[in-house]
Amino acid sequence: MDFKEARDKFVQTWGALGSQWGINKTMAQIHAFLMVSSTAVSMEEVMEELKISRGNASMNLRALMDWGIVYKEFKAGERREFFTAEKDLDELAIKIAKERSKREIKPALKVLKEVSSISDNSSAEAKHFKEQTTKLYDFVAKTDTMIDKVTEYKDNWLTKLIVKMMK
Amino acid sequence: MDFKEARDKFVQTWGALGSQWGINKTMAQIHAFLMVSSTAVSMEEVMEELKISRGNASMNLRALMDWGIVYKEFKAGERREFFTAEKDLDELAIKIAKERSKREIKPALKVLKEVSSISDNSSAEAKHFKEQTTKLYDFVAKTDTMIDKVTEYKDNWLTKLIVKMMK
DNA sequence: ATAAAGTTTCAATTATTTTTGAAAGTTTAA
DNA sequence: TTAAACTTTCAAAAATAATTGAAACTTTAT
Repeated sequence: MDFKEARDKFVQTWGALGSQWGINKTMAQIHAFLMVSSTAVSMEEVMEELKISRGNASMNLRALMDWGIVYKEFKAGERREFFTAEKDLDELAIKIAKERSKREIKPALKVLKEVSSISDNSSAEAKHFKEQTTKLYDFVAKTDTMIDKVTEYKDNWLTKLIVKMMK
Repeated sequence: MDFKEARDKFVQTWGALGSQWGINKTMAQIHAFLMVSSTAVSMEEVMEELKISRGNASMNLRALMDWGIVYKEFKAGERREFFTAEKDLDELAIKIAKERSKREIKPALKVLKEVSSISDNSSAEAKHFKEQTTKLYDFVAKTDTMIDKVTEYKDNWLTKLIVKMMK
């Protein structure tokens, strides 16, 4: 397997993995491609390598920038824009975690709080519902807080936590 | 908001959240519905409450059982099958984590190992590719191992410490 | 001010995923 | 056995999501 085959395989695999996690295939593929590129890459090149349209490239590059994991770069004497991916994996994980928390977990928590606060207490079903959704709220909130803490202390989050614990 | 409205809202929200994480909407909805049901529920009832077809109910209940988070229950003197969801949230999280690791992360690791092992060293691009995919392999493997440990020893001192810390 | 080089937008198309429904299959009771 | 009660399967249809491509827009150089 030569370099280009390997790169293609990596890009395809990353794309498929993205799909399974609710990230569109092209977005994941572009990210994969930029991750393993040693230099900043133009939109033109992304389109060519991934065999996608200009519109698709533009929209997904924008989405990746909104997530904060791809950056625009400007080259002296060049009109075109170039793109690079966040290559520090800890930083990448943190940004993804924070973004998903903001976009998906926080709104879900809001609903959980809302539905667990109904006053209906008339039936056993209703009581069980309140109990279960309250537990779920607590669990999700706890997990979300943990993500916050871990991403805050990124490098040695565990060590810092333990040290803090001992004081 | 009365109980049925609240339940419906919860089911809808959970379904939408599932979609965003690569789990099909109906599967997430059925799971949500079973989670907040205080008694085991027949396929008939699932179909009715969620307004879905028999085939859809059957396939998604099977999928949930394959994930190990929904169980069949038999009632004395009843021909029909009844279903309940795993209600212990720690147990639920562990099962989901293990299943996703097995289905998605492990295969991805295999590919990462493969593509990072190419012998091509001729270009700077190829060298960078090997370096970056090797880092990625290490990172994903590390994360996956951590999930294994946390889920395996869920009640040991370290986890307890961290959990305590998070409160 | 104009044109060239480039980027963005979005309605229409295409691809993918989910859902249906009816036929086939299974299990149990009589 | 037979048939009633129930479940599973899967090809076709429907719903959803991603992608294209061309027009509109923006920026820069002359």
